[in-house]
Amino acid sequence: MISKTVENYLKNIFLLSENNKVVTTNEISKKLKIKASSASDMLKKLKDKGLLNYEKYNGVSLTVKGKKIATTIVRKHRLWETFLVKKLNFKWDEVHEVAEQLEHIDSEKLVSLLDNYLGYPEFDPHGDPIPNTHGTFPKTNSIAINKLKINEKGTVMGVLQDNKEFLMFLNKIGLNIGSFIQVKNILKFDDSIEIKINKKEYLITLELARNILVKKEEN
Amino acid sequence: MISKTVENYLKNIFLLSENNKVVTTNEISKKLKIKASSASDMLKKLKDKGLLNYEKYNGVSLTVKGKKIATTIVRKHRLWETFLVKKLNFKWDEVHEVAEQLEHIDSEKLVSLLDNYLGYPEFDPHGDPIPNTHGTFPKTNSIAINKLKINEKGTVMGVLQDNKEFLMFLNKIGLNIGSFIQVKNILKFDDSIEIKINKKEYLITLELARNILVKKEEN
DNA sequence: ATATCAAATTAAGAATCCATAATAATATCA
DNA sequence: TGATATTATTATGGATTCTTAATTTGATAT
Repeated sequence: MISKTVENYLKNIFLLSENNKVVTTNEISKKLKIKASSASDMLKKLKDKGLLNYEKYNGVSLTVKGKKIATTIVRKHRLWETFLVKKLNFKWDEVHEVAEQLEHIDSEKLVSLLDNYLGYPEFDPHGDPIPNTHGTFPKTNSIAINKLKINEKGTVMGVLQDNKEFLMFLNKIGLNIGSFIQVKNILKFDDSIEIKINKKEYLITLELARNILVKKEEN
Repeated sequence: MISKTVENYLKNIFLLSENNKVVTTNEISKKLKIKASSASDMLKKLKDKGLLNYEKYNGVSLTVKGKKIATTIVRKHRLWETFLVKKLNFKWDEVHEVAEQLEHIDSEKLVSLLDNYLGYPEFDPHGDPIPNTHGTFPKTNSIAINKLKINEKGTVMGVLQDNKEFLMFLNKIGLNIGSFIQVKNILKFDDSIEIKINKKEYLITLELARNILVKKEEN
């Protein structure tokens, strides 16, 4: 039986490794809010279990086996978030902590009945894609706001972060899934970006922009 | 923060202490499927935390504080079982293991929204009463089958056990919530009981009978 | 009352996962 | 390139919760 702790390591390594890039011990320890030494310790064990590729000082990447487990945790997390928002009327920026717990419930039957109950959703309330039983993610053509050029427009499709502060800020400036936005300016000074939402303009940091996905308007 | 393990000790001590009777170390270790020595160890710690009354060799009972925690776990367990059966279409004898996990999810908001979503049910799919937010159980006038005299009749209101084998046996003999039963005979030889369900007669053990609740037919 | 048996407790230690502190490897930059 | 900063690793140990084995307590029956 695989522990909740191991599941969390795998899930977070998966989330940190966009484009299959190698993930460092430090990144992991920050994400999991533990010391790097603890992470180092665990990485060795996970390697021994065949869950990740790891050579000392060179960071890690998931094996097929590790990625499979990580994907099911992500799937469960996002299905539960969808349930919490769609069925129980949680707000989208309130669900993360609870889903962090629910994602570790171990029952294939539960997950598949839940998926069915929700109508096999492809995206969670944050716009993040939900992998299916086989671990396959739905296709998207979204890009992060910081990839847009000045004057380009798009529709907000999702976010890459579950962080509460982040989500509350988006709420505050009226930026939701489906919002229509336009990049008005990009400040070289600090890489921040001016965007227009509902006729109002806001300045957001690169860090924020990197975490908001839009479907670019073709024209 | 209170651990899942502690929650399980408290819940099971609560379930073992009908009529506030004292619970023994052995009973606890059997219920939790651990060695008596482990239980003994833990009981000392729970006493120190003010969760139960415990004098060596004299068994335990929950303090008010311990009972409060136990009740919220029972509440969560039964609400989740109700959800699984009513919303996700689990069978009533399939929900126990999953509910054992779900009961430890820590979020008051989740529990109260779930309760609301289910329409504030008073009984779970096994007929067990669900305590409200304040820990109060709904009133019932049910009694166990072994308390009935020969020829007395009743309607099955619930069971006192979540054990899978037990529930599957009940299913097999067609005994469900709402079934109408009559005690035909009580064998002094081994305390077993002959009951009639749907025109058929079955012999059940005292142990079984003790765990099936009926509302006695007044006549 | 004492022998005997069952129940409960204690002591020692294993597994898991975290931390602190010391050390080693790698990266950076003048 | 060599000094220094950053990042990663190892060694050691603590908390939690379990086990086994030895011991103590309590209950029962003659």
